[in-house]
Amino acid sequence: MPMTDDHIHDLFRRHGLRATRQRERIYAALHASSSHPSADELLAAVRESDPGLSLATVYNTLDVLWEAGLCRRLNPVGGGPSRYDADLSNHAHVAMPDGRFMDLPEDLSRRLADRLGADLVAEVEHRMGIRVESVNLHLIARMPEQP
Amino acid sequence: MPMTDDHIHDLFRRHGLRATRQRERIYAALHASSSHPSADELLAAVRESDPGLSLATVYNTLDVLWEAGLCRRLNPVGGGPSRYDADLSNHAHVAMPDGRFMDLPEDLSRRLADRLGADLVAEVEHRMGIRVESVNLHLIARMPEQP
DNA sequence: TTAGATGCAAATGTTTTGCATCCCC
DNA sequence: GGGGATGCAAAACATTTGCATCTAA
Repeated sequence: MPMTDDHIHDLFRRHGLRATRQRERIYAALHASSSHPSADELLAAVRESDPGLSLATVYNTLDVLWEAGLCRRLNPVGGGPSRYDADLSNHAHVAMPDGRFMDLPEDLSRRLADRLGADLVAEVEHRMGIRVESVNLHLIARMPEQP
Repeated sequence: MPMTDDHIHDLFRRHGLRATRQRERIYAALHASSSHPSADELLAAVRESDPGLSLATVYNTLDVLWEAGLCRRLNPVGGGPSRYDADLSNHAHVAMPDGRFMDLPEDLSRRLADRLGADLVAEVEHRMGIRVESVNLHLIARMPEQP
């Protein structure tokens, strides 16, 4: 489902965020991408239509989106920048050796989630006295052998 | 099971690593800790008996240990330094709001691993054409609400 | 009108690197 | 003895922050 500017504007307002041009374009670029872009990849993408955008604004915006629950933040495995994902569906990620991420296909993610189950998470919360915000499942892909 | 200096020395040699005093003490400190220390926490611990140790050596050593498969690297969730774990048993981690990690109790980790199963991982490998080096399961604990 | 967002530059924090010296094998 | 490891300082990155200016509400 393509997201119009109006959809994004409404989405922000529903979440109590100010809808600025920069934020809308950053979110649109993130939502249109399936490659889990980093902050500076988003900067490059948005600058094509909005050359004045600054990297600090990208970082600030991604933080705001993340805190509002509008995107996920993927923690880098072997160093490098964080990566972001506007796809909030319950899916697992594969961390590639070069630092990028791939989505696990939908049916596999669903089977993983089904097997894990809410009951075990609830038991973790009860026994450890915490609330679990999210369950991050990362499959780390192996570095190919050097020839 | 406490690890003697000789055990550590042998362990390194079996993995093709040069066994220096610094490396042995860094590994001993990591192995003795259950708090998933960061590089500079390890530096402080080892410096008590070895004041000359440098932070660069701690980082280099942790990287060597990680590449040799002798420790795990825990990717920080909300910024901050990476954390390390010499416990290689198959257990999940809980990422706390302050950036530290806790081990999931052994029985819960085992139940999680049992439910996930090797069959699904094998199917992922087959369908995506990758090798899965490890499966990282992080439960993200929620930030407590601000008053 | 005004609280909050932006852009720039500088600061911060983490990790890596260059190089002279040291020390395990 | 020699090649890899160490320690120090400086560099490289990723990210945050201070502040003057702008802008959405």
